[in-house]
Amino acid sequence: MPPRAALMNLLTQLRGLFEPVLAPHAGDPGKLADYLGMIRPAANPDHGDYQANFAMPLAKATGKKPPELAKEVVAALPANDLVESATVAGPGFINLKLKSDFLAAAVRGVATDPRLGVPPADPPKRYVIDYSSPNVAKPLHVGHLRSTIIGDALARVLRFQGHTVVTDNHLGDWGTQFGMLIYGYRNFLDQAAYEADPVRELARLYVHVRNQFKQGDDEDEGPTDDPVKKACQEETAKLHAGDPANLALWNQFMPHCLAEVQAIYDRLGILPFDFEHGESFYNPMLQGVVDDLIATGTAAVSQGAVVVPNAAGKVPTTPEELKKEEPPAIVRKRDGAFTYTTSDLATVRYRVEHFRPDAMLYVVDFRQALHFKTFFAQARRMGYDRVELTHISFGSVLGENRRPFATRSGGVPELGRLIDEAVQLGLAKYEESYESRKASGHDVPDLTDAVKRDIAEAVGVGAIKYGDLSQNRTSDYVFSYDKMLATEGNTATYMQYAYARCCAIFRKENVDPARFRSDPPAVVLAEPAERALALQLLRFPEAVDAAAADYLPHLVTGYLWDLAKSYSVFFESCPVLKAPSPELRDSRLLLVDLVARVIRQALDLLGIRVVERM
RNA sequence: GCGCCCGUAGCUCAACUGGAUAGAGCACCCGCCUUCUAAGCGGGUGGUUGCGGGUUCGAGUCCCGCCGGGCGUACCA
Repeated sequence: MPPRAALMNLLTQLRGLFEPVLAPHAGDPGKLADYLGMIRPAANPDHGDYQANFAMPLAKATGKKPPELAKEVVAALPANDLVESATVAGPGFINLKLKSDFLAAAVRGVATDPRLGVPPADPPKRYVIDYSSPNVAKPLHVGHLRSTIIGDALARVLRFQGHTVVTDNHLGDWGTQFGMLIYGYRNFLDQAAYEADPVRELARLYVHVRNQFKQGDDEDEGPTDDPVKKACQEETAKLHAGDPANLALWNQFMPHCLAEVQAIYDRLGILPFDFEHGESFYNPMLQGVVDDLIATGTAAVSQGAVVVPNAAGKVPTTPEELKKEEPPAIVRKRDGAFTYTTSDLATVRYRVEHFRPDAMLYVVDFRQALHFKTFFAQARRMGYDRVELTHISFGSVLGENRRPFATRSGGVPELGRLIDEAVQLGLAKYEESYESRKASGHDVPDLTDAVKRDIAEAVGVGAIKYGDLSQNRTSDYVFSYDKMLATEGNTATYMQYAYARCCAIFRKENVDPARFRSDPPAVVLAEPAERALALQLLRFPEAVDAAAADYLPHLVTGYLWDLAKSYSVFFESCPVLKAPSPELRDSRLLLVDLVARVIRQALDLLGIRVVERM
């Protein structure tokens, strides 16, 4: 058994060390937690490994001088085997350097831990995550990318922490798009093509019908003078009214539509959803939701529609109010149809009853912020006020021209094509790199075409996902193959390459890594690069915690970048197989194995594959 | 009109939510392959954090006002 301490993250341990010393100064426990929170990784490595910034505010609260208080606290720290030095600097910063022996022992402990030092969540919570949510009647496009991969990454991170996560894909399976498919099927079907490849033919029909719409018109509901669009809306209305023929077609189409979406999910490495309860699933419940809202007096009739109040609890009616106030949310339109607010309210009720979650996360782009604000407020009014409701908002994917990403012809790029392109470029990169490395006499593995294609797939798909996940999700980002497929910098390729270099060491002399996990040798941290790498390895739990706490996957990529850089430095300066002594060789092999495991695990949290050779 | 978000190096982005001298990558310049993959490593140039006030020991971060941009503003989702 590794020492218990090794399974806690470094920050937690440091805070634990300061807690008893700080408690008498801090006053109430809430403040204490704030002050402990001011212990953090050093911003500048010259200042040590960690730094504590609580002395300034604490001194202010107690009327002391910050440096003196800092010195007092340092002097009162209990004896421990963790901190090498704690020095007071500047206006009262405490710079902390950890003992190398401690780091070495901790790394050795982590080596035996399948969780790589990440403590199980305590207590574990139940999450429902709603993401991807495509219209299944048409091909996935770039607009679905972020929700899908951010949601998938969050599900992976929270599950890895030990939480229970229910993933639910709120499919758009009941909208106008199905009227379009039905209309297309009735009027433009190529029967032979449909029998041969129904998915492809349905996709063709969708595009074909879409192209019949007048220029500039969209698929939205609402009055139209476009005859084709009108016909599609009528087919949709018949479907919703329960028309047997249309319903039969819908049932016939659905498996094919789902298969098409699933093919993309498979390629992107998206975990299977626990549920795919789409609009059609909630449709029967909508009337009941509205009835209840009316019965309880929460809903009001306004301008012929049934509405619920805005987040401020008001239903603006006069022109002045309408100008200033946020609008109410419509739960039943004048024409009797329900809206996505109705559906979302039904969904909350269903999920609370069936899953009993502590939190529900909606991974949806930022433009729907107002909808979620209004809808969450209403859900709380309905008594769902003990469940965390969070809109995991994200920015737009832009083209190189900083406008919403589009194809040259102006259309919305299909996801499948984007992946194809990235994979093809990934393959070209590989060939290029292979040639240049070979020309310089490097020991590049010769690979079969099948293996190369596999590498290209991992690199290409990884590039798209990492390129996205490495951005702060709240900001827009520019979709650029050049940037995401770069071999330098904070990219998937760099991480995958670092992983492959780890594998190469073990492969070279056919070393079995099992021993480093079950019966780890002593770890020696003599070189600066070894120490820095060990510290980085031990920070993995911090990164996972931080990413989960604010639902920010880019904190995992930031960590990976630091780790992989540390490894590259180590790789350059510390021979492993030809280490100066057998002890050092063993120690370094352990480090390399652990680096490989952490990189693989961290990439897995992002849903990105590794390959053994590149 | 009102509301939300954004503005950081030539470009693309960080900055652990108020901490020390604002960091990376690309691009540009210089250097490193008879030792495990050079898709690598080291060094250098580059900043009035849109502008102006304020809050305080300390502001890219918080507050106010401008300028510029994106998005949203009841019957699409």
